[in-house]
This record gives sequence, C-alpha cells and structure tokens, in this order.
Amino acid sequence: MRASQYFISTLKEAPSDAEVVSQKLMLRAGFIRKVAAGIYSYLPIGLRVIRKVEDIVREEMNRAGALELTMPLVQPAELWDETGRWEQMGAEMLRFKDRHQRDFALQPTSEEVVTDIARQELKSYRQLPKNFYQIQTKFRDERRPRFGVMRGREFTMKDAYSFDRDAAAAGRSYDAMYAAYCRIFDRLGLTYRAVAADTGAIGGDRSHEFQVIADTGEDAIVYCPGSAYAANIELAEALPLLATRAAPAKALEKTPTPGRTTCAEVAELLGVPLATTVKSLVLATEDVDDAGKPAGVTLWLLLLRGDHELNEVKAGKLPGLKAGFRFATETEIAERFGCKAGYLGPVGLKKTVRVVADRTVANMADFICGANEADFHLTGTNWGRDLPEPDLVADLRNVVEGDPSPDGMGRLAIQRGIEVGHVFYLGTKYSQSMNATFLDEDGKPKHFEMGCYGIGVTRILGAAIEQNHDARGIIWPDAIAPFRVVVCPVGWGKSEAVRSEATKLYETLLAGGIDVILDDRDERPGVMFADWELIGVPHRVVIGDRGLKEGIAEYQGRRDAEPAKIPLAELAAFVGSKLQPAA
RNA sequence: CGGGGUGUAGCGCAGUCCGGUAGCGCGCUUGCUUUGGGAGCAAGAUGUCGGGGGUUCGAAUCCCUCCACCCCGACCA
Repeated sequence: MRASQYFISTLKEAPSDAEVVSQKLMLRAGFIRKVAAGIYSYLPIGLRVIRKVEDIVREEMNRAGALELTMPLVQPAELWDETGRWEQMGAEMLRFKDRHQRDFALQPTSEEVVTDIARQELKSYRQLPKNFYQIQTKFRDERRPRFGVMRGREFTMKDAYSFDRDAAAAGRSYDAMYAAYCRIFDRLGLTYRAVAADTGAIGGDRSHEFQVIADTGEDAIVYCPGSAYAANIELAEALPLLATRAAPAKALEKTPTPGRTTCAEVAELLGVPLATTVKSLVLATEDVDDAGKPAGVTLWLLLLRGDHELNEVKAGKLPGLKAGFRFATETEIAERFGCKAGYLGPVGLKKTVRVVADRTVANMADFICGANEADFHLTGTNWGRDLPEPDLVADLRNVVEGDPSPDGMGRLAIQRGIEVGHVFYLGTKYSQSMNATFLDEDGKPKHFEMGCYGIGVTRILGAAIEQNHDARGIIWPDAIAPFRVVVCPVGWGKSEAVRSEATKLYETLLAGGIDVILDDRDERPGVMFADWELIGVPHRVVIGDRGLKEGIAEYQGRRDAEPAKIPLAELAAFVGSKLQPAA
C-alpha cells in the first residue's frame, strides 16, 4: 500500500470526551470515529486490524472443528419468549416493532436462534457433536457505555455454541474451545490469563474467562504464582486467615468514638490495627408468603474484618439471599438497630436480624465493632462470651494480595484484566426451555448438552492497546498491526535516489508477501514518524540521502530506543528477519 | 433511572456573569522559502454559536423547553 493512495487521518488532540488511553489513541490514530454513545465507525485502518483479529479467530475456530454460519441481527420476540429471556433481559436488549407491530430485538447474543436451528436440523446423535459459530455485530444497550470500544453498545463478537449428546461429550467440546482460545490469544500476541469464573445462575464449575492483563482492566483476577490456580476475584475463595479462635483476653468495653463512623477512623483513634476491627453491612431481602405475596423484609447483618471488602457474588449465593438482595435503607437500619449506620454491630441486637460472619471474623477474638449507639464502639468483643455465635459463617469477602491460595500451594497475587473471551458450559438450560432434542442411540429423545463461547473482537483492539502503548502511541503486536512495516523515505519529493531505494525495498517486501506501507506522501520526517508511531506500526525503515551516501538505511522497531544502521544490500533480508513468523 | 456538567469552525478551546452582530491554537487551501522529529512567512476558506420558542431595537450571551454528549451512583460500615 502506498500512503498517498491510502486514508490516514490522525489528530494531534483527542476529542475531549475520550476517557481511556485506548479510546484516545484509536481516535487520534484514525481507527475509529464516534457516531453516538457507544457506537463507532471503523475507518479503513481500524478495519484492517478488525479483519486480522477475525482471520485468526476464524482459522482457529475452523481448526477446532467449529462451523461458521451467520444468524440474524434482528430477532423475533417469539424465540426469546420461549426461554423467558424476553422478560428477563431488561433494558439491555434494544427492542422495537416492525410495521406490523410485531416485537423484535437486536441480538445481544444468539442462544435462542442457534438452539432453534439445532432442534430443527440436528435429529440424530449421529450428527453430533456440532459447534456453530458466527462473527457478527451484537448490540447491548449498556446503561453506561464508556471506555470507547471496551464497553460499547454495538460491537463485533465471535460467538460459538456447541451441541453434544451428553455431559461428557460437552466437556470435550469445552476443552477443545479452551485449547482453541489459548491458540487464538497466543497468536494475537497478547499477554493473557485464563481464569475460573463465576457461573452465575447456571451453576457448575465449567466457566473460564480469558483476560488480557492490563493495569486499566475492569476485572480483578487472582492467581497463585506457585501453582496453576487462577480465578476471577468474584469467584476466588477466601480461606479463613485465623485457623482457630483465640481465648478472650480483654474485657468488653464501651468506648466513645465521637464522629468516627468508619473502621479506619476508629482504628486510628484507638491506635490499633485495622485488622482488629469488624465492619457491619446490612442487607435486605423482600420476603414472600406461600401465595407469592410480599411478607415483609428480612434484614441481614454481614460482618467483615475492617480491612476486607464484601464480595456481592458470594453473598448472593448464601441460603436466603439467592433470590436477590439489596442494601438496607437508612430507615430500615434505624428501625431495627436503633442507631444510624457507622456505629452498627452484632452485640445486643434488639430485633431479629440474621447475622452472617465472614470465616475470618468468626475466628477473631477481642475485636472492635459498633455499639449500636451513636458515637460509641465496643472493644474487646468476643463470640460466645459477649454475643451469641453467628447464625451463619461463610466466605463473604474478596481475597486480597497475599492471602493463602485455596489450593494450598502458596500465596495469592492479584492483577487487573480485560475480559476478551469467555467459555461456558450451559448444560441443558436452553435445550430444555426450547424443547430441543435429538434421538439418541437408544431411540429416545434427549436434550442437547450445550456450551457457549464468546470472543469480543472489537474489545480485543482496545485491550491490545491498553496493554501495548507508550507516550507516542500504539504498539501493535505483529499479528494484528494494520501494517507490519512502514517505509519512510526522507525527501521523497526531491531525491530520485531516495525514491528509487524506497520503492525497491517496498516492492521487494511486497513481493515477499509482507504487509508493508510506503509513505510516499512527501511529508516532513517529523510528521511521518509521529504518524506511524501513533498508528503503531511495529517495524519502520527510514531511507534518506544522508544514509544513502554511506550505503545504509535505518531500521527501528517500535519498541527500540535507537535506530540500527543496515547496509542497503542486506536491508530486505534484515527486515524479514525482524518480523515475527507469520502467525 | 436519579444527581451534576458540557454543547461556539474538522480537533482543542476563549467569549456567556455584565446583550451590540464571533475569536484563538492546531488542521485545511494557495504562493514563496524550508526539508532527518509534528517548519517559517504571507494570503485565504470554513460557523444554522446543539434544536425550538420567548424577552428585546438588538441574543452565543437573559428566560422557557427539548435534544445530544460526558461524569457520578447503593454501601463504603
């Protein structure tokens, strides 16, 4: 490609509403332009990257035996009614009516349509297993679209769905996808980690997220450097930090703590470690009677060590909280505790409250908690002596750096990650609700065992940039760079020698099948360098009269601090040697 | 959805309080000079001042209304 024939549209300043670095750089480098909140056009150079990502995904999906198809972006309400998701999905699904007033939605995902295909087309176990996938536009009307392509409303996703005879076969499909995903992210050239993830309402233990490691990631991922353990923090099990409960050593004392409503403030005032305090959170659940009518509100007092955080996913798995919970209102707190939040505690509760202690809290002794009276806390509090044992002891908290690994193989570390892929065992959730069956060997109909597997194609662009950039711009991995090599002639317009050498190199590389762009725009060197560093082309060759006099050109990798002088005779071969093997 | 903020040239912004017919930097066009890290000089082009309504002799500016976009979000014990 010759730059004069191409479309390069860079900006010196990013639009003021851009927030994250990947979004700013993609806008400045001319990859995307915003059309509406969370909705972007991909300009030619941005689409080149998209296509390269798609090609790698497609090749590896095909290699793994999956079959590409395309399902509609616009889907009828009837199918979504079958699984009950027309009701469940909420405002995230963009809905509209056609001219006949029939309900439709833009697909946020395609379980319903693909299951409909399976039940119509897959009649026999002899046709199984099957894995159908598409690379297609999705639309999710996010409450708050942000971070550019990281959390857009319209985005491109590869979604695959496997159909198997039984759970064992579905496990093999799952493993095949897991392996394919590893190959994909290896080839993309990204640093990533596959982590165990929460399975939500479906349950089971077969769900992994593929997380691109980046400090700006929205997810916290937990891993054990000494073992293979890796999990999303939502799932990562927190072991009790105290193996046993020490005997009480202090007397219970009511201590004035005027105006100190947080554990940190109380610990500071009393000059004790934060880890000797216990914080109280109040949750509420709406009860229903046998007839399904509202029957009041149950309050839950959750106790965590002062330096720990509540894990809401874990809380949502407790008996009694599974159906959903919310934080209690100030009014509810005042009514049950006779005191405002900030001074709450589990001692001397006047009204019925379900007390749930985190595993660590359950083994604490002589701890500090609120006195259920404004401006007072209790010190030297002890289970059994000062208050009854908790109604329930459970893992309630997020793990923190340095916690023991659940597999007993060392201590946990935490990184930030960007979720770019997810593999998920679905079981028969959809095949049952849509009555999708095949005839098994015994002549009886059985529900398909399903799995679903997503990769966020557009999000990969953002994640790759978040992980690989510097002050000058993007640093694309070779495999997905819009161009792998740029040839920058200095003095294109005035030097025949420069034109000739640059063109020769360009044509040689092109003939070698290398994705190269020749910057024949006759721009000043500073402009060229700034543009290509912003765009993130990984390899650059500079040819100018100054070097030609010595018989050399300059090569500089995007991450190199200095250019290398390369004799002209060796130039093409040298550049070829710098390229990572074609993915 | 609730609260806050911002809409002025392609991008970044000033002007709004205090009404008088729109400006700066970058970019763009033309010419000359320049040419190894976002050139200099000169001359230009580009605006329904987010939309609609109102007040006024006169509105980017004041009032009403609508829209778009951005930020924040329970709890933080």
